[in-house]
Amino acid sequence: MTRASETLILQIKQDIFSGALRPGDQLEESELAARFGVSRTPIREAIRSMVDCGLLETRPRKGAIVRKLSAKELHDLFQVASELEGMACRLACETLTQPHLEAIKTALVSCRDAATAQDIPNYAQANLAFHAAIHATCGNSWLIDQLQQIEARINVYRLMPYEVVGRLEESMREHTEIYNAITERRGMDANNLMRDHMMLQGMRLPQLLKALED
Amino acid sequence: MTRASETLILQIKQDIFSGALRPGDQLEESELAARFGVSRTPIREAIRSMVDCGLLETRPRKGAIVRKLSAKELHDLFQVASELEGMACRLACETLTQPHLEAIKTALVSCRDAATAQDIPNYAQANLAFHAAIHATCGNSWLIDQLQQIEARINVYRLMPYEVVGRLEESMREHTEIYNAITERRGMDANNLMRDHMMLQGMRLPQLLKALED
DNA sequence: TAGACATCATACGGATACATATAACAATCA
DNA sequence: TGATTGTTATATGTATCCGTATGATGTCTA
Repeated sequence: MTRASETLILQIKQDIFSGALRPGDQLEESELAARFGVSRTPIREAIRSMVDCGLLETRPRKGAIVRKLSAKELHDLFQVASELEGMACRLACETLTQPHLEAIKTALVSCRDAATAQDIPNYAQANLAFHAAIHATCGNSWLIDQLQQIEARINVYRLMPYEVVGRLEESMREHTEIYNAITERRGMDANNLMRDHMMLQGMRLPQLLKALED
Repeated sequence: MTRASETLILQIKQDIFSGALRPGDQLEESELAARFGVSRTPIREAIRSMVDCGLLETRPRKGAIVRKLSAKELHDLFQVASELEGMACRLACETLTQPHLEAIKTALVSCRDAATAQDIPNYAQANLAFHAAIHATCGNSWLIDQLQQIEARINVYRLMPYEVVGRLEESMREHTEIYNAITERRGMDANNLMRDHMMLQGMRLPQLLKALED
């Protein structure tokens, strides 16, 4: 038998990523306990865990709320994400194998298909897959963990960042350049291209924040 | 009134960093509860939190142990730490102010004093202060958080990494180079110098691991 | 004597019970 | 009428209790 709190974490994260729970929303332990049919104990374990992940925050005697990032904090987060994504590309150039390359190319093709179809939700998903394929190649499991954690925190705010006109094609071109750099094992080029690519996304964050205030 | 688990986390971390608890050691909830004069509930909160930080690990029904990193995992950790430390230096070059510079210089002087005195414990402490002074300068609070978390995890294994003959002076020279690069705001140089400096430390890890097996 | 199975002790995961701080609301006084 | 203080409701923080899985010990059999 597995721990109940593990399941609860997934459920609550789902609520956050889907937008059912939004930054600033309160989480009541008793209510969650009733909803999921468990006692408060595993609920508290789950909340504690998500606090440590940075997804929630608590004030003593005031309970947990979905963490709300300021523009500055979101910028800082993106900056670190950009650095680590770039690092993953650089390392990937060293540990690249044929199967890895195939996986990255497959993801890139999915991106292209979604881009030509102007299918934003599919592009977002293919985009994640493209990045994930590179992560899987880099060979540093701690780096992969970090990237996943950061991704989870950014995902809260990643509601349609591609809606900016033309950004989709631009993003696609950058992906292709990154892919080429990795294929040719130009580590530092891949590093810098990916970092710039990510920071461009990060620059859209004021719009993201504004979108949350509706 | 503050949460009891917060205090407990600090206490237990202290035990880990001081070496009283070593990688692989078991933590018994009842025993800890008795020792700290609280019930198992806050103990469990503290353990859960430290699991999420990566300091402990748990197996269902088997309790928590101090996490033991493999050579590969420790290498991966150092690699990410090196990247982020380098990043902090690069950013510090952009946000540098006079007070920051003074603080870094003060820490550097402490390092030099300890180095000339061949005082290893003091050098270790001054070394941490040097890095911390740079962190404080970089302006990215999320990056600072990450570096502190990683430092905590590395600290478990950082028992006398300077005992290698000559490494102390070598480390000192590298610090000086980094300091000069920051002073002259050569961001990329500072970045790369710090990254190499950190990775050199990381290369000692096989010795560290061996030192733990006594 | 060695191995396998059964019994039992122990400690974790979860449920429930209790204490207390916070905040909202109301009542009284200036 | 407004502000301050007292009361109360509610939810968090902690303690305790229970079920059960795990691993150890002991016995029985081949």
